[in-house]
Amino acid sequence: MATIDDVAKAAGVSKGTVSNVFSKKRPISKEVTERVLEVARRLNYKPNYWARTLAIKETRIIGLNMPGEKVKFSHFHMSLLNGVLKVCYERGYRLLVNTLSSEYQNRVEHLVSDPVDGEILLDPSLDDPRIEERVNRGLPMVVIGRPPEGFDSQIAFVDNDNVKSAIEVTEYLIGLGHKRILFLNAPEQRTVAQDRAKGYRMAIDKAGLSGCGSLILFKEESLTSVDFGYETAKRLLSHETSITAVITDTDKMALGVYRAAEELGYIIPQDLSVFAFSDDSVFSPEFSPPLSSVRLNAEELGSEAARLLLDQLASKQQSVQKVVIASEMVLRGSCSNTRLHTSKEA
Amino acid sequence: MATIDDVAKAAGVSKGTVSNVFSKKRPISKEVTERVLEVARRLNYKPNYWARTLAIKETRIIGLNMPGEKVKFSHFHMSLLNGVLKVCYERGYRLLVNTLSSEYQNRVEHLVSDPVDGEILLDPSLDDPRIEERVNRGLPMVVIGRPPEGFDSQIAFVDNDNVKSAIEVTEYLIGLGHKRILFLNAPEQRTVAQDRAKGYRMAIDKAGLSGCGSLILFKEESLTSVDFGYETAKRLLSHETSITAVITDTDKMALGVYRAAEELGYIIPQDLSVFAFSDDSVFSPEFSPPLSSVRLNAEELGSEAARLLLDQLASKQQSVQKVVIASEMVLRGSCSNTRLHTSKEA
DNA sequence: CTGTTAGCGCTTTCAT
DNA sequence: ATGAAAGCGCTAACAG
Repeated sequence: MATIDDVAKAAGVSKGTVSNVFSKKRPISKEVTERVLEVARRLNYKPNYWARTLAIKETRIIGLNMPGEKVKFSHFHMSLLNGVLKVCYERGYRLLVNTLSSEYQNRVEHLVSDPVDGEILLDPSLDDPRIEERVNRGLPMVVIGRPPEGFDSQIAFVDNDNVKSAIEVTEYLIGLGHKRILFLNAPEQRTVAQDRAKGYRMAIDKAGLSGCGSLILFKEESLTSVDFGYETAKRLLSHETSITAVITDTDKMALGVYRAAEELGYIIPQDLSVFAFSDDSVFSPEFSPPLSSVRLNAEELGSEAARLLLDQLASKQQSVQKVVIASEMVLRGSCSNTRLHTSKEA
Repeated sequence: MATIDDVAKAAGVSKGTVSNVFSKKRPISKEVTERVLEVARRLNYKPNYWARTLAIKETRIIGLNMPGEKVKFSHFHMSLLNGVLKVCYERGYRLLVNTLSSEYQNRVEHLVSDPVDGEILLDPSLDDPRIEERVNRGLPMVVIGRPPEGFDSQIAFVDNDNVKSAIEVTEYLIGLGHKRILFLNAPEQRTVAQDRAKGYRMAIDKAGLSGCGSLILFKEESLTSVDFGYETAKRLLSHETSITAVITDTDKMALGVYRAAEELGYIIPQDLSVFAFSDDSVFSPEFSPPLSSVRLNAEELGSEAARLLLDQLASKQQSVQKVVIASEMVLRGSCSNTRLHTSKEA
């Protein structure tokens, strides 16, 4: 591939001039511009991205980072990604999906700085090593979800109001007459799990149902969501017949619950009501009845995060803005009033 | 951020030594290694990605390129992306989602070489400018879908057997007694549209149904898939009562057909059978009855493409391998035998 | 408006 | 096993 020197020589100008023909950072006479462009075309020359990056210290690439071993996008992530890409597209940035196995991240021979101007971090957890690391490096960053305490006032993030949302869902079920509601939550370390647990407990307490016991189980990383939903539901529902409703973190988990319910001979929603956070809908053909869930507006989460990050990069100063994206319950028919419950003995 | 010089100075060694401590390209004594690493840690040093790239001419980043203005991932793309990412993860590559608006791609001041070692191209069309451009540049590349004639023997690609798949779907509907089958196809320029049209016509001809007329309409870029499905179905079905089945390119298109059918008072599948390529399922909650479709195994398309590309990069030679990914029909209940059709006059 | 020169931070010979 | 120095291809500051 031709270099700037080749072009400069062939066009009979200096490389500085060629550089400026392409960057337009300072005016070049029309004739010279044309001559250079002509030569460049003939030589099939394009400025080398890496060399330029090294010189100007800007990549115009932002990163999207998911924690740990996770390399699997759900429908939620996809919508989010679309939101991020839309903004990148408008502002001339590219998106680097940053999923390197820990082997490639930690071994000395692979250790390098990230090739991005800034990053969007997904799925923050209490005590998230990624955040501190980036704060130390001073890398511009926006978190999607609530950062752990202590950081939440230091860095920008965009999130749903998960506490409120959990209150609403729980109160909805309580309003339907449910007294013992199982909550299959996200992994305990994730801040979103904390927030939803908090909202759930608030609603339970407010309704004076704490006597019945609040019943939260956190997903373990070792199980898939479907398996966790299935196994937990099967185990608990066969013992605790007082449980008439279950809230799940994702629709995949709910799918597991559906399966368990079917095997136990429970009809949804007559015998068991199910409500999910994260309106994923990938498994939808398998859901009968359709699953009621919370729409998190993932695309907006993504586009707002990207906007925040690119604004930060443009203004060259860290912002600590916090953006809350509205979420709403979508009722689809997987929940019913307890008065309608068929007797399990019948 | 500390540079290699800072570390070298602080550790009392040359930068070449520091470089080799990190790259492990030649042996460094244990004591020096440790001293350097210690200093590096203290200074929070990490090799600069772009400086290294400039020197070794390798980014360990591959690109994913979608044509034109498209910046919207469907569920199909998401699965595909997961396949690509899985392989990237295993082999220590990162993925750059390459969606720059044409403004940022073509204007002189933004014209630069791509910051990737190779690229995966999505949705090839007849006469696709992207392909020729990359062939000229000698950029390693794998296409997902069939490249236009002339290139299909020059570059590696992975694809479903869309001709065969279209034959199967059409024959399935013919077997159910349908004689006049509408095919709402992808945009005409896309090679996948050509292949499916071919298969459809072959099945129609073979069944001696050409007299009834093969009925293919190609999506126009200006309309969304849903709108195209809705408007076309509404227009054609209200005139041509002989049409008893429609094949659509995507489930979004099928959704439009469902809506049109509902407005026209047609019951699916009694009055109208619908079959879709591309088992997207995003809209599934809205499909009643569940949509029969072809599962394309997008994840496998993605992982195979990535594997092909990374093998090419590893062996430093272009390959022209062609990989066919199996696809299968998934029957869900949106099609029925014509004998069951209710009379529209009834 | 254009040329010259000194970096950007790393890798890689070539010595020793 | 380590050091010294010459690039990699581009930008930017300084001249003119």
